[in-house]
Amino acid sequence: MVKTDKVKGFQDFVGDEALKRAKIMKIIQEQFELYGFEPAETPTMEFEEFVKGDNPNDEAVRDVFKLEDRGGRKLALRYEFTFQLKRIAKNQKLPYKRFQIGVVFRDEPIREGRSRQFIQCDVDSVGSSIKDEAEILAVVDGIFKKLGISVKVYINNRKLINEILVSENIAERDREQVIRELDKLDKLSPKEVADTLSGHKNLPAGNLKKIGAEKLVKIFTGKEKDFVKYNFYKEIKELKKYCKSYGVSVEFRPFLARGLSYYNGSVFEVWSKELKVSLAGGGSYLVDKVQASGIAFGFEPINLLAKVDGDKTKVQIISVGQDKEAIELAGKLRGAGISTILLLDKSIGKALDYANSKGVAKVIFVGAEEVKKGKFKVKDMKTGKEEFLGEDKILKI
RNA sequence: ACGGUUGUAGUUCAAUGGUAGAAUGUACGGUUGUGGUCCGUGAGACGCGGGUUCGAUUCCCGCCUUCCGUCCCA
Repeated sequence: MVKTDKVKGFQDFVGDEALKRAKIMKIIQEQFELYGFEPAETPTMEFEEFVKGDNPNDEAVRDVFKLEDRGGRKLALRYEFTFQLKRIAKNQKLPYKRFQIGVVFRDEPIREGRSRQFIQCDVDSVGSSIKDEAEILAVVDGIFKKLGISVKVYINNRKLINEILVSENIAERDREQVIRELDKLDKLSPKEVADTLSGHKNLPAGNLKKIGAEKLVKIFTGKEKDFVKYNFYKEIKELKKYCKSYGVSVEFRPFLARGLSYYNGSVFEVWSKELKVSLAGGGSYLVDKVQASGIAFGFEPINLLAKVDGDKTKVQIISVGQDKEAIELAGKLRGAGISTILLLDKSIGKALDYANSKGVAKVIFVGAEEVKKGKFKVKDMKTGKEEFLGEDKILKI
């Protein structure tokens, strides 16, 4: 027997589950298009070097899924979409607003809501300003609203963080690690973070004494009004102002950093109020020296939280020995945009059973009686009611 | 990646050192113009490889897979 096992961390989706997923993807895609973002498709496989990017020392690079082809080329599966923007954003009229929904791969440990192949949704604007960032937050906030997921949108700014670190005399080579630790304030207590920071093994300059660490943590967990004195708070102010115009409520979270080192301005994170996890994250960064901003969200946690049902087929036609007429009627319904299942070979009992299992709302009988009358018997599968309807009425089902 | 854990029909579960039962789903029939009820019949499984044994689905080892932790996370 041929082995049909799944590879670790890969899954099949069928039936109702697949319908729900397709529906969610449709909602997301339509929302992106409403805001004028255009779709893009890129290869799932790239050269390993390209996938790893400019920061090959980044710890996360070890999660890249590696492959080799017959020509001995070192390849890897994409683990996100942003790095491919470098290629596709060339020669595009700015701002280049694109979205992408597709599978990405990470060779990492799996756990609930996390596999090695998963769908990610990315929306980016290349050639952007803070005003565009507000629009990106609006498009994403709208998606969560449409999916019935209640979220909290947090914002911060990397320039502001940096300004504070400079004013606190944190050596440049220590800043990245310090930022990474501060980012953990969403899960750890201020004391835990301060303890980790003082005497951290990854701080080359090592000048962060206990007092300094505690002071730093205190600053970053402070009230918003205490940040007004910093120059780059103005960017927070502007982003908030435009978010308000777009009708998006955001909250300033000074220690929010997002792990990625390439962010150079605003950073954002969307939190699930229900699960207390990050659902989406993004910020502003450079694509070949052009300012860009974007946000990405994983499909799987959203699928867990979304309160939507997949679209069922609306109508099922049963041919009772009148295949030609049944096919014609199905053609008309489909032409009118009504999704239709056509069953030519099943007995009526089996066909109704089939309609039940597929959740079809209405069943239309096409038999000798109907053909003679020029009207078709339409059965409502919920109520069991039947009535004869002409074609014009049927097309308005 | 590490530590533990799991693996029997599509799915959920049994039993057993002498090659396996059910429920549900599925196919067909009772019911070639009426379903979500019932009845009957059929198909359908011991993750893979090695070892111990007269004989292994059962015991042992390795791999794979499952789930839970830890590390890491763009």
